[in-house]
Amino acid sequence: MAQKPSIPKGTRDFGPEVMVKRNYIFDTIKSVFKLYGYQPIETPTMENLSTLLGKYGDEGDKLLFRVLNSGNFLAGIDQPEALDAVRLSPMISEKGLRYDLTVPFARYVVQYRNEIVFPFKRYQIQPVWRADRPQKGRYREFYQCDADVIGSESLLNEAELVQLVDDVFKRLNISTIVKINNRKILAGIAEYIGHPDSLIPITIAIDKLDKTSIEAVNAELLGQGISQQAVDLLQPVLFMKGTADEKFNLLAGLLQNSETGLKGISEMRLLFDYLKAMDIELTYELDLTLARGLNYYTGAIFEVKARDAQMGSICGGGRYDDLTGIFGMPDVSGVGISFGADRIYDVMTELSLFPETSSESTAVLFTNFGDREAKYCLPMLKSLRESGINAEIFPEAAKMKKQMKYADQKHIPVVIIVGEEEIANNQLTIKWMQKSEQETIPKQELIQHLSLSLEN
RNA sequence: GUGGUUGUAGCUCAGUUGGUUAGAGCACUAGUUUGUGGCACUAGGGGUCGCGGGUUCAAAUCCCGUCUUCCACCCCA
Repeated sequence: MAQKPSIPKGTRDFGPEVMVKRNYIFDTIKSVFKLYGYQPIETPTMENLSTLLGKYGDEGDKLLFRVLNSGNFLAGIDQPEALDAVRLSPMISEKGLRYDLTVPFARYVVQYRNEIVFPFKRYQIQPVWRADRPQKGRYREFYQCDADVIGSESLLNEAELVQLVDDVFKRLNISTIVKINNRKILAGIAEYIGHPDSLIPITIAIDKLDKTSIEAVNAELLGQGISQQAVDLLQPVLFMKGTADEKFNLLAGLLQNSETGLKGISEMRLLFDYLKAMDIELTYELDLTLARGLNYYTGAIFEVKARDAQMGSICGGGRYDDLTGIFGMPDVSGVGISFGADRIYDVMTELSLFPETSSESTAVLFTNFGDREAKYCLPMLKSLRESGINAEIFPEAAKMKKQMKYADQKHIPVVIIVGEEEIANNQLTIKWMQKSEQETIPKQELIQHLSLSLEN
């Protein structure tokens, strides 16, 4: 064979069986989004780099896929070989693949601000790209399923998103835990320990607490220039025990001099009150070690993990107060959640949670013994399809064995066999593949015969 | 970006201290069976051993580079 074709690192092809399962996830999420009043939008695969750069932190900028300019992209550049990659890149590339769906959404909102009715609830299900090294649960191309409310500061939105998460994972039958925290509380803690400017390094360090030891986290903090005294102050906060209310009370005492921190506490108290009233079924908890990497979050932050599978977060989100401000539209607050469809797929595969039956496969196959027989079948094929039964006819007058094998491998449960004899008697033979039984019936009885049996 | 790991038929993998013509199972095609799938038997097709270079009389096997796979770190869905 010649050179084997291949696909880029970290990307995947999806065959029919996988797509049926993936669609089950997408359809479930989409139906819940609609149920909560979110409306669909799509944005382009490519954005201008000016839209994307600087929104995800330094690390995020490194992970952006950049698109080379079209045409002679070196035109007008003197001695390009003398420039390093950092200098050259902006000269030859002005577009990039989208890194998430939130930033393009913020851009969209600013651009169409006069046409949008606020608060705007939108959902968006599209692939995103990150030039990461692939590993377990990590791909370079993956789908995010986002729901965001923009133009409303109410904590009711946060509460509703948690309820939505509850709804989605209940339908997918995944047992999850939702961790909730608030960037304002984290900011308050940073103030409390005397390092208000080190919020990001502090949160990144303590976010690792569930993966590594407290010693390692403390070592990282000291390495980031946090004083020993501050690290000592941080310890009781990290290991705060009790119910959410008890934690809030303790925090309120510690953060009494931080206006931001107190604001965060009161936000969280209200959110937890709402959640109580909503009768959420899944487990949710205040987790002060939850940080989340994206820099644009300013209030509540969420992360969802599957309880029975070893996998990073399968869903995450939070509130961002000024994402549109970067694009020239200040003071518009939004909050959103993003489901990682590919990780959800991996979790469901690991736990065997996919339902066995699917509405996306063929239920009935007509065999084909020649033109005359095929023409006899075509009206029946049409009426089956009109009744909503997935049906197909084998397109060639191939050997019986081949057609049966086709049905077998496609897991088609019913095969209709029509030959000279059936045509002469205005009949058809219906074969049930699983039971390996067959019967010959008048052809006009096909549909009722099928619907009776398919129900059982 | 750092460290490790993997690559042989469509798929899963054997292949000895370098040594004839690189194998197996599954899958595929045809037949045993001209109107019956799964099971069995028979026969057949299919490989520049990831790619490039080096060592050697001789390389799937040893060395270097590169791409890819998977895993960990960084970071994240």
